[in-house]
Amino acid sequence: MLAALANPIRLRIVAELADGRDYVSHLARVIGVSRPLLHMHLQRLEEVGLIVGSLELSDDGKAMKYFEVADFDIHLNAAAIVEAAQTLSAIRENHQ
Amino acid sequence: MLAALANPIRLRIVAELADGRDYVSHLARVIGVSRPLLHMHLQRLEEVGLIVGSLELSDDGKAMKYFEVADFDIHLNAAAIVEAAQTLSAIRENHQ
DNA sequence: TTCATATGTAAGAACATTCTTACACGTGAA
DNA sequence: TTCACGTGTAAGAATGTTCTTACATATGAA
Repeated sequence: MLAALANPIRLRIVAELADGRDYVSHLARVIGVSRPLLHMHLQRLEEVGLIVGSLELSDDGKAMKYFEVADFDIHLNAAAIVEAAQTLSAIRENHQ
Repeated sequence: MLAALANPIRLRIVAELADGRDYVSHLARVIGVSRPLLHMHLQRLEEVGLIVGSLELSDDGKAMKYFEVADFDIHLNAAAIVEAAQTLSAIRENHQ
């Protein structure tokens, strides 16, 4: 999740969506990046649950994918990182 | 700062130092990474102020660099990211 | 002097991420 | 049919990050 936030474009996306939901093509124009690139970034943000997308049909029948920010409030301090580090070891072990 | 934390080894380093200060070579043995690699990771963590290092002389005259975690408690939520995104634009402008 | 300890850094390989370009598909309106 | 809009994905270039290897320096003890 920290990796997902460690990118200026993805921060910008979350900031933009915090101001209200939006669909992919429009968001790409607002932020000023290509649609395929935005698609990739949205995917990374959705994977970790920071945003949520839903495919909807507009009035004129077009498929539109709307994204909105999920509710989150993470407290980042030394104790939280000790926990996170333990989780990482556990993940490593599970993958063996 | 998010980028600095978005790495398993660096999380491990902060977790290890949260348990008490340590010097580079010993920390490298404890974590199980090469010293030059650890040096790089420590540098990235220190750059963003998550850890602090101080060069000291041991009793037997050897130069030892001790690191310890800095105090930090960041609340990561949508509002915080809106702020961070604005900061990024400001940085971009300053660099022109 | 030689060994074991500590420090730092530089160069290039290996790997991961980011970004562009090009393709595919579908709808409604001109 | 053609155009303008929406969706998604795949391949390769460009860029960044991570990691190893090799070097240089310094101290105390054998």
